[in-house]
Amino acid sequence: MYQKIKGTDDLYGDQMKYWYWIEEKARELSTIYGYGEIRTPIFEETKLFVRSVGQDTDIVQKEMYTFEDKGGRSITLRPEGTAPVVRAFVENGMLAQGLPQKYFYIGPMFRYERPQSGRQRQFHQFGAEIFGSPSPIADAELIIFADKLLKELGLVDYEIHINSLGNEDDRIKYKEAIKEYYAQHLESLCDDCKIRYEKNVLRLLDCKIDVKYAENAPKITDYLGEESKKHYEELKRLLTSAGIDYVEDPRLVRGLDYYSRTVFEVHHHRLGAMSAIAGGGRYDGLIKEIGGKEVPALGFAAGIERLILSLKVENVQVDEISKNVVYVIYLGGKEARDEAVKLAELLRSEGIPTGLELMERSISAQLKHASRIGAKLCVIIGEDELERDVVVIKNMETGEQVEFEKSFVVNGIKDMITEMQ
RNA sequence: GUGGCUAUAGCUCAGUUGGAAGAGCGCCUGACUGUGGAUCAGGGUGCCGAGGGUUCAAAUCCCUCUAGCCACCCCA
Repeated sequence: MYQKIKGTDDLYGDQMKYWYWIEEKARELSTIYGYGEIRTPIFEETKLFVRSVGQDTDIVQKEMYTFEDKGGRSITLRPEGTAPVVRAFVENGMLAQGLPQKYFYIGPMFRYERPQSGRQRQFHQFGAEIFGSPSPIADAELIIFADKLLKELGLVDYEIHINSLGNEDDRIKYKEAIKEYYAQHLESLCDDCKIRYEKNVLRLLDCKIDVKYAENAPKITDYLGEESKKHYEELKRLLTSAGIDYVEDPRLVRGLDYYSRTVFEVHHHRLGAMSAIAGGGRYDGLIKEIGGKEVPALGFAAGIERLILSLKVENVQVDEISKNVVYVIYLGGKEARDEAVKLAELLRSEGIPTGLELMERSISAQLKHASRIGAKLCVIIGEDELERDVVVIKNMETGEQVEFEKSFVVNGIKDMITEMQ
């Protein structure tokens, strides 16, 4: 028996309504906020991610799906959406279209990790990027958009964390301060933290073991230069004025290297270990890093699987996908069958989701099936009806049956559907 | 990459000290040759995750692998 690849999922049946719910809301809201869709390939040259996400990040160090193609090129299945969008922006000379530019994407991402609740090797993200604006009003609009999306989906039990990482100079000074502070505790740190001390000092801050040291550690916000500080203060003012609830989290650092100034993460309160449902920030240096002009930019991504987990844990009722509102049943000979095919087509051309019996079962079995798939109405065509030029319509909720003349069937069914809603 | 738990029917699961593969639900058929849901009767639908070992005998014990769940690292 073949098995799907570890950490991947087959999506079908009752699951799909959640995907439709999120994808439709996300597309709709993106359009309202002025984002255009962008679709990039799901794989890229490996170097793109190494360069943008950062050589020393966990994503590059251990989570990339990298392989060599037949031409000997190193290919990587995209672990995140921003780098490809930035690549497209630069490669296609999109800057020429003027600024700002806003794009959204929806699609699969890949990270080679051990699966657990809320974490898979193939997962899906909705993301949004803004190119061109250095202003905190762009940061504010982006966070407002993320919050709006979550609210539109029906979620309430989440918290928006924000922080500022300053510019590059600010971070260098801050890293020194952190290093100095942790140097005095070095011996008593956990093993992981000893590694972090050498490789990625910012990560020391969100260690779950050495929390006591992190609490008294220097705060990045005390090391921000004038410009970064003003930017951060203005962002907070804009968010407050827009009525967005947020929490300042001076220990929020994020796992990708390209962030500068604003970073944010949205956490759901009831998801278990993997509680981040969205995250993002400003990446003013990235476009230049990838070979473009110096264009400030920012963006965020939300994990669709985690949004679905959140919807379920909050018991949000999402729209059902309507299919098989009507089921066409026939019995007897060829004439009834021909009539059934014609009628099903007629109803479908009127936009009514209609199922047709394909198994040639007994009427009893057909009705049972219709009931099982949630049909609201059944059309019954037999010899009797053919002779009298009528069809029988059975209301599956009440069990009532009515007869319609053939010429009136479509309108009759439409009326009944309207009444039932 | 590390650790814990787990893998028997489509689903949820039982299966004793190693001794003839089971239940509930679902599904199919019929009672009702033209009426679903309720009831009754019948039907087991299975490579007991895969491979190897121990044994007269393995779903059961041992080893390896694969996958799932949960957690760590880290993230969506």
